[in-house]
Amino acid sequence: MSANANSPAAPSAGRPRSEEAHKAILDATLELLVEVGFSGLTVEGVAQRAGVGKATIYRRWPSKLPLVVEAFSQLPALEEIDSGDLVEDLIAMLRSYLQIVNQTPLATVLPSLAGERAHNPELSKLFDPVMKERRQPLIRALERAIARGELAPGLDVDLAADLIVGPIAVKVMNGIRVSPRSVGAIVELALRGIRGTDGRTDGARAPGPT
Amino acid sequence: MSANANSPAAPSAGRPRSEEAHKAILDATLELLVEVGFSGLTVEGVAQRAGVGKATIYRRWPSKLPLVVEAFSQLPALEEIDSGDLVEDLIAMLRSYLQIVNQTPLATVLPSLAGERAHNPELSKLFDPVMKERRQPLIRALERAIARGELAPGLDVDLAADLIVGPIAVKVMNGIRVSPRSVGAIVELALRGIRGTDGRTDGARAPGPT
Amino acid sequence: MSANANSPAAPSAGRPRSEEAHKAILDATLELLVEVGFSGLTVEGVAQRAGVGKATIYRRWPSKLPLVVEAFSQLPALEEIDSGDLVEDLIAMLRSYLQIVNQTPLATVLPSLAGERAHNPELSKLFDPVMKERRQPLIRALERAIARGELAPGLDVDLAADLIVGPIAVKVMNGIRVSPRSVGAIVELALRGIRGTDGRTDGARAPGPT
Amino acid sequence: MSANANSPAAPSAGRPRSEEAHKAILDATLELLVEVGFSGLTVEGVAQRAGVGKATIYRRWPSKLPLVVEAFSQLPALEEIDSGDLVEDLIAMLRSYLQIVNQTPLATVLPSLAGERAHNPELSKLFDPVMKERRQPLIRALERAIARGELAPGLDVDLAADLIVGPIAVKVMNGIRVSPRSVGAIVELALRGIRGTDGRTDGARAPGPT
DNA sequence: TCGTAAGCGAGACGGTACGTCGAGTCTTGCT
DNA sequence: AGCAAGACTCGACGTACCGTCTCGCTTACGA
Repeated sequence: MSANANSPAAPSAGRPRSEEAHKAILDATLELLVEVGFSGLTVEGVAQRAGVGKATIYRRWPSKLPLVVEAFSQLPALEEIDSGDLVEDLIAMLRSYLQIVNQTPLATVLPSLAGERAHNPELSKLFDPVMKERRQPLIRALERAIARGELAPGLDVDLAADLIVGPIAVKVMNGIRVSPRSVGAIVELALRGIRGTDGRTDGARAPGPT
Repeated sequence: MSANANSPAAPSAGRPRSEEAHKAILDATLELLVEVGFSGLTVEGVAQRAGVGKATIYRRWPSKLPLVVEAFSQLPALEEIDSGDLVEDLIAMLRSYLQIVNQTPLATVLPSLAGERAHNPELSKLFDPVMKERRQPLIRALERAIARGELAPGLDVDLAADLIVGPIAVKVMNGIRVSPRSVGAIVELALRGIRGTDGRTDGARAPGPT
Repeated sequence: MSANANSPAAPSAGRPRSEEAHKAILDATLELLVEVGFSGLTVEGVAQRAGVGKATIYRRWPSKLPLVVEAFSQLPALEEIDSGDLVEDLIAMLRSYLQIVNQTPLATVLPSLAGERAHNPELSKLFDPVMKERRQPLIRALERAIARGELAPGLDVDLAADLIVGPIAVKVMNGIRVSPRSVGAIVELALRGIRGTDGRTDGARAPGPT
Repeated sequence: MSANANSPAAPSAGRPRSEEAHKAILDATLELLVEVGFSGLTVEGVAQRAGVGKATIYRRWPSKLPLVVEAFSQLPALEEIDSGDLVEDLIAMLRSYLQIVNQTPLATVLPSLAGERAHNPELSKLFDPVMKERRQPLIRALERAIARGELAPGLDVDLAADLIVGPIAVKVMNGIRVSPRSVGAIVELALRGIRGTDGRTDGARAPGPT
């Protein structure tokens, strides 16, 4: 087939799928996630709220999980910020992110999906890339810092990201509201650990593999 | 005193509840959590597996959530270890804990329950104390270190605990298996952040509380 | 065995069964039959109403059917009346009986039990003798009339009884209230049929048996 | 008129209800009535036998009673017979009817429904018209006889019908098989009562209303 | 007089059916 | 074709009773 991947363009017969319906469904999904939570969410409810037939939903998503994943992936992620200074970047990114977390179903949906992952390989396949993508701004900020010499070249950026994000994630998961103002202390602590002693980057002794 | 404060309750009429059934239910619940996950768990399935009537379950737990919480809280938590050295304590505790995590439904159940918390205040009431209790060994290890002078007296132990546990939790939630051998690096990094700049215990310059 | 079949009297050890409980159970059964009907009657409900444990009921009756049969058989039946005149006997008996029917759950219970009979041989064994006994006053009144020469000697009394009782039974079953005043007409018609053509007792031309 | 009065209703959106399922449900209901009786009949069993979901049953009938009524009302009733002679009509009708009674769950179901009537007004509303309709052939035969002069014009046809049907009904209810050959005697007796003395129609002195 | 066997109210036990709800599929007529 | 609507089969929900089984107790008999 000559068809380009970007424009499958299936000129297709019949009536084209309604973009309107698509959006209405995703919106309704997010609304309901906020209102009734993940386990209380029903496809029937989504269809009703979106003013759409159930079949229209199943035509697009094979089950409610991918639907929720797609709705979820519409939520704002970490905002890419590049001020030239790592600490500033991190603090700004996490502050704006926390505001989002505190206002959207993110904190609710994420653990549910994570819990489902283990027993649902298909979900895992959809969900993992989304999660990976979401932390990229953080990863890139760390990589810029390495490039600038602020951090040691051999640094395990993934571990570093976890060290920064971990405390916040744990608190959020446990239902402890995290004030945006407290990110300063967290970032400071995490960076101190990452940087190694007294600010000298000491990649050689950086933590080993996963 | 003839009436003991601990069991003032009615010695109660009627047949007493069966301890045997109670245990069978919790065991079946854990087994099924491993096999089908939280959302795939049905009360009907638990009853069948436990060889018990559904009513016997509902007589004890109002819904599947508190049931899962109780089953969950039976899982081993952090083992209390006191070697006299903080690093050794932490590494030993986390290593043994990770082995448990990798062998039980812990990693599956926890996020599901956490996700439900937000929309279910009753669950929250049951679940939060359980979670709090579970990290106590970690908290106590930190407090012992403070008492020994290994850590600064003004340290925010909760934040410190999150810094240690966070990276592991994040990885587990994302389905990344964490090898027990990698805890050394994590603890090292976290402690470096907690201790202050150069590994010297220097509470005076330790970060302030949240 | 010396033991008499009628009073095996099991001298019995242990506490004797409570007559009080027995009566309370039967009373509660009748009350509930009136209130919720046969199919709505539950043993649990009877136990509660009677202030009795379920086991106390099952110790006496193997299931709710025999219980209902016994409660039912406590209801007043046809009153034995012997005025010396057949018509008078029948009218008086049926009138008093209809008053009972209109005031007790008889009209409700009887069809339910009858319906159960077909698929429940045990019930049948208990119920049939009760039903047979209940029509005896009617049968005896007819037999007295034969003895007096009022009716033909060869008369099929069972059929005759059905002819008299039938119309009333059918109306009651269909929920049509039968006024005691209308029994005169029914008896008159039935007897006219039974007696033969012209009201003269003429057994010779009476219809043969089934 | 474009909109027919009989089906003015919405041609309705959505998938229409399946006639196939409807029939399968009614058939299964009758089968099970024969096998396990009315009180042994469960909606679950009907659904299974009919190869249908329970919801499909509850979508059509609010409970098992109306379902049974509808199934019941499908059973053959009295066959309309008009030979020009009352006795012949009655005998033929009752004979054919008895054959049906002896071969279908009629004798079982009817008393159960009748017993339920008293405590269930909704059932009563459904059931009474059905019962009324079922005796119409008998009523009409009597009315034809009146028109022909065979019976007195003032005759209470309802009472007459009860007089004919009553004895049979009572026997059937009591589990006594009624042979089709015995209807001759019953009809003869009943008619003799109805006709009044020696065959002369004597409407003037016919029994009064209920 | 005292033990012991049975009865007692209470209520938990393993089950089965209830009537409801949602999942995911299928079938209408309309666009 | 896609669409909204809504019926379809299936299976879990949480409840109510079934008939059985402990409990701790009361009651009356017979040793």
